Amino acid sequence: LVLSDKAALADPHPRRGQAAAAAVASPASTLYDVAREAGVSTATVSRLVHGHDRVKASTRQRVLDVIEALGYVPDGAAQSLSRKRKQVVGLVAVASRGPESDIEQTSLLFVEEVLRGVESSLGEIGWSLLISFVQAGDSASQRLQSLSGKVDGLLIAEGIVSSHELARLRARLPIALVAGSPDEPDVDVVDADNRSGTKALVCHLVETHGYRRLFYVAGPDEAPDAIARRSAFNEVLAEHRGMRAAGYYEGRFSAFSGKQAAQELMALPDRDLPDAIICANDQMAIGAMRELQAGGLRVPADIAVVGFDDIYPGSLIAPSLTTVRQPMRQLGQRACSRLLERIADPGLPHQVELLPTELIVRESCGCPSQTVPSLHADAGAGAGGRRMISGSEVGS
Amino acid sequence: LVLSDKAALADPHPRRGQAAAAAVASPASTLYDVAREAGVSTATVSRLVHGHDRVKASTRQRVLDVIEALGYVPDGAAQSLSRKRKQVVGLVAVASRGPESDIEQTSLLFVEEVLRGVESSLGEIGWSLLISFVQAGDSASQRLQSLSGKVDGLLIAEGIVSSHELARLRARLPIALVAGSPDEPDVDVVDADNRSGTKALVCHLVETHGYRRLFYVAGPDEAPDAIARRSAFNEVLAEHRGMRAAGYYEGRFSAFSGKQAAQELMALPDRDLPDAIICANDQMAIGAMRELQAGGLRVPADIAVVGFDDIYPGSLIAPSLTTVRQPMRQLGQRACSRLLERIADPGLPHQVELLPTELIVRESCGCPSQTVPSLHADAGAGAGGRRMISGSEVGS
DNA sequence: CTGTTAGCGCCTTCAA
DNA sequence: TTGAAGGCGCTAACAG
Repeated sequence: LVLSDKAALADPHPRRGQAAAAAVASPASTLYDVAREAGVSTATVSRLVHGHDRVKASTRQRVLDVIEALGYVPDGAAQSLSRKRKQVVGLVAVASRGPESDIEQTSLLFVEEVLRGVESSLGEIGWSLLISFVQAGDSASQRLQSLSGKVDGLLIAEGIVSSHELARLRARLPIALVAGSPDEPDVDVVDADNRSGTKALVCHLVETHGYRRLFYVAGPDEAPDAIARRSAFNEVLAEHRGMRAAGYYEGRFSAFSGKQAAQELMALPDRDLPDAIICANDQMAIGAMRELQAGGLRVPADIAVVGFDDIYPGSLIAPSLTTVRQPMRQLGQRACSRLLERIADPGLPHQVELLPTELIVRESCGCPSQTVPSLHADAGAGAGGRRMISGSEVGS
Repeated sequence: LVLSDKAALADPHPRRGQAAAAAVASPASTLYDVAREAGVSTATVSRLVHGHDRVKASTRQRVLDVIEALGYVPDGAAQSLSRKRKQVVGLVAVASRGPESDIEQTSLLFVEEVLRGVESSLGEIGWSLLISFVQAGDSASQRLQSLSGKVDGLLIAEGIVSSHELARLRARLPIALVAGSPDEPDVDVVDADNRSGTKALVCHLVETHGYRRLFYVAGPDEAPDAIARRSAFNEVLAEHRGMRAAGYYEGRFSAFSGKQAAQELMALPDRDLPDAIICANDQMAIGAMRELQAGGLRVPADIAVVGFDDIYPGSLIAPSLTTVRQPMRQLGQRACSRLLERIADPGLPHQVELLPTELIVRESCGCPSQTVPSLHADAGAGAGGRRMISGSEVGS
């Protein structure tokens, strides 16, 4: 196949004259270039590019050759404009919840996993993912607006966007919340069943181990899951006669917070320690555990510590961390498909969907250590630990 | 401000007639809508939206009000098409290097950090990040092509794209490699200085600890950094008279690989153990260390183990892991600004830029344990450990 | 089966 | 300071 010099050819399409004249460093070729070289109309090329069948075989091959030779790839912006669909969804996630967690790479795992889930769902249908990290503080209204102009729908993680801002966005495009507040009106929400998870965990401490004095290290108030977990904790307490919390500490989901909580605890007058510390996430549990150990306490002999999330380091430390796993990847996938459904049909009723969590019993709660933790390639609870699914539900 | 009913108005712009007629569920408003409501031309609105000064104050306010009332946000696709610039860059990263690492959430940290670096650089100038994960195996040619039509430039991480594919892409748009092969022609490459890092680490083992029998657990051959690290290891050996490797194992950067390496080692006839195991990344080091311990060996007393990357769990396990840190976030930032420079001026000469790494000395190499590891909010080496910067360089 | 032709929504000279 | 109008590259009727 011999291609004529683009710039030297008479341009049959007047609108292309300018571009052809400016042919330096071969600007990416367009549909017109292909059509011209192949001697067909742009419509034909367009059809071919999209695998349309009704094309004569001879024509087809010729056009395909030209496309290959020119290295033609359709321009996404033009496609979006023409189709009135960008085939892109945006994901808004937390950059960090405060200065201290800046250096705690682990906090990123939640978002990272959700991200993977979303991307894989999107990839299957040829859509793309635009991502934007927002500081827990700023309103970031600017960036969100501009983002909203580049996507067909928005996934928002961990309630990082204010209700007010959410309302504005909702008016422009479909939105789904991942681990966001289930109370937010007029948006879809997909979340882990924090309540069941927490209850399973706390019940284990109370019923299996007989712990009575429970100290709770909560997450920040802005985080919807922090709230859900805390209130579930209180529920369990209320359900067991005569039990009350040994105390609360409000952390920021960082290991540093956990450390502070532990310090505060150990500074109590007569070191009147609780039986167990329940942390709203693993990060804090790890921070607390290390601090307790540094202070000479034995975990779980002197005091038990448990977390939530089941992050990887939790299975590595000694004692290994008892926790609750949430299906992060799946959260991303479910939220994504919900969003896609809504993009396809904006009239759909809004839903809140809770995915089941799983109690991961390891050593830090006081249970005997398991058989040698495996690093096998099987899916599941990762390094050792008993697994128990807690309930899920789909509601209104 | 009172807005007239869009659908009921006579439409002054003939091309909009159709859309106005179909006015159900208020389709997002356009520049025309704003212009019409404000009684000005679209040019004026466009200028205003972009903060253009030369606009009469009275007009300005009126238009701004309409924009607010209509909730107008410019359509990204149309902007891109018109400006011939999408203000989006793509990031291509590994989904996983094989089935086993699927469940090892930690492997994600490298990409995750790079991602953050890139996104923050981009955010500052109002650009967006499109991300795509690719399986280590597939060519993913399809997805890459389509991606390339949606962005102004591409960042490719960890040499996940073949040289061949790279050549095709390079012809269409600017490309920068993050932790890619420094030998790749005609692309910018930003990488950690794996060579200096490895050498600093191995020299520490040899010179400080006097270890002579070193076993190396390498990463997969497709990974450029795995190659760089392994050859740096060999260099050090060559530089010390009479030293030779006690053996090699080629892993896949997963903890499971590390475990297998350790098993193989322990299965040797007379358990003729090396003095130290150098792993090409922390994941494998952790896997190996746990397996050795499970086999009754003491680390580092019986055998030292070191890694590379400085992932979070490495500072948590016992003994804490001696390793080399690479500035992942910075890698992302540097690669990003390089790419942006090239997008602005495609004529720029290509460069390879190596960022300095840092030796993090902890316990697993045999050094005495540090003072109580801190969880303080300071930047730097994280939980405990001495820090030493190894060289950097900018070449070709 | 293939070509023609309006737009998609915005930006950007060029005039006024 | 403002308006008019021609693209940007592609898609999708609608004809032929």
